[in-house]
Amino acid sequence: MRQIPPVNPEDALRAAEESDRRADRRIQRTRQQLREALLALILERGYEALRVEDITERANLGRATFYLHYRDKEALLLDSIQQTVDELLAQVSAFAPPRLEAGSEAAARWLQRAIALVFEHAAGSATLYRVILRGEGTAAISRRIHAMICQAVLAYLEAHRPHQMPPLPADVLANYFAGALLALLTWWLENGMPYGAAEMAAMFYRLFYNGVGHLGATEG
Amino acid sequence: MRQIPPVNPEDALRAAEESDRRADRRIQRTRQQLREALLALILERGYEALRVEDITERANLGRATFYLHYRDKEALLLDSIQQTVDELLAQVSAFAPPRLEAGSEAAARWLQRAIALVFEHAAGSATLYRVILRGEGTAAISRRIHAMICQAVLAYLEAHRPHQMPPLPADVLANYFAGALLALLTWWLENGMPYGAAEMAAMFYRLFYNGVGHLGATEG
DNA sequence: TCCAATTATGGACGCAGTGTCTATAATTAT
DNA sequence: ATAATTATAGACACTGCGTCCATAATTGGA
Repeated sequence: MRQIPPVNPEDALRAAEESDRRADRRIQRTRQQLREALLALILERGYEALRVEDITERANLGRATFYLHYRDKEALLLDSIQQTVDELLAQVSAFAPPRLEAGSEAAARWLQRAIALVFEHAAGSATLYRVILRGEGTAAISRRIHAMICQAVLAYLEAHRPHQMPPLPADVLANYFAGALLALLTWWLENGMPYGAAEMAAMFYRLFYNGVGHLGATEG
Repeated sequence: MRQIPPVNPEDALRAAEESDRRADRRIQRTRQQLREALLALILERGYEALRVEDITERANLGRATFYLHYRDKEALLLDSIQQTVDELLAQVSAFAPPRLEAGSEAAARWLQRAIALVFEHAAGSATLYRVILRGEGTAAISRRIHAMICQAVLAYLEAHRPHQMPPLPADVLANYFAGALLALLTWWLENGMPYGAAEMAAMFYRLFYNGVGHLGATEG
């Protein structure tokens, strides 16, 4: 075998699929089948209950083949997730924040659009998002997503509010934001997405910006 | 043996410790030791890595003894958690909300105090809370906590705002609240509780009620 | 087209940890 | 003091993991 499975579970999210670009077709087929089988089975029986053999069976592969590509169940899950996360990150970072006056209406619209992007992308990969947000597999996964969002918020604050924000530590703000967003996202996906992505983004934005005490106000 | 371990993992949280009140002292000692050993070891090595034998070893008990009381690792964890959750629920529900005008200053102070209760209680059982909030063990646990908070919010809304809340479904509001609160709680515990419980409650309340756009305003 | 390289396969292996059972010892409540 | 209950150690079968091997099948490149 040419491809060594990710060694360190901590940065497996980044490591996988590196030298894969020009790889043998069999490799791509095999991994694709494994990823699909995993997601399907997780939604059917849950992650914990799955054996490696269940996955390879569903994927029509020999059990030994699995270990040519992944160290264990978790590595496969991380690989599946990484693809989706990379997708989203590309979309969001392509949507770079313009230099806008903090609190301006334009900034508000931009932020709202960025949040809508997240909801839209989640809708597109609903299965995987549900797996992630449910915390199936290592809980470390959803924690990492949470941390990623926190970091994005902190970067945003750094860029757009170089002055103070006296009554509130940035960490508190970032975690508040990330927790609330992920909770809404989870609820939305688990309940059949009863509203549009833009609607959800608008509701979240209003709650976050105006608070529950000023629900009538629409301005940003 | 006289005591049958919880059968259904779904309602094990409620089932355990029912006929325990007049039980043999050995039973109480044994379970206590098992619970303590579990929590200590989770913080040392993490939940997943623990074998039943590790736990009984730390507790100075025979491995077979474990199965006289719990079906498996998870049942023991659920038992430990249930005790703490019951404690908190008792405290909070004893702190029943008075009939206050929605949006009044008194109502604001009450709500803030109720939230502070949660933070205080978490500080008192920090070890267990960290285990819960990290999602160690079944992720179902933290999901259940989240659901409990949602339900509390919905009940509060039912009681205090029988009229409308037009631009926002109650589910959305409840999940937003629960997600944000748990995120702050988690951050607080994982970072050495750098602020007082009352401070955290105040910050959370301000964010939730006034939003990030009105950070200067202190009134509720 | 054919060849060397790579990957897929099925089966067997040792290993670790689980949950059960038994006979026996220790502790408990009354 | 005694009958009942619980704790214990050890053995047991069982499941699932991760590795290895020889062999078959597929691939990309010359």
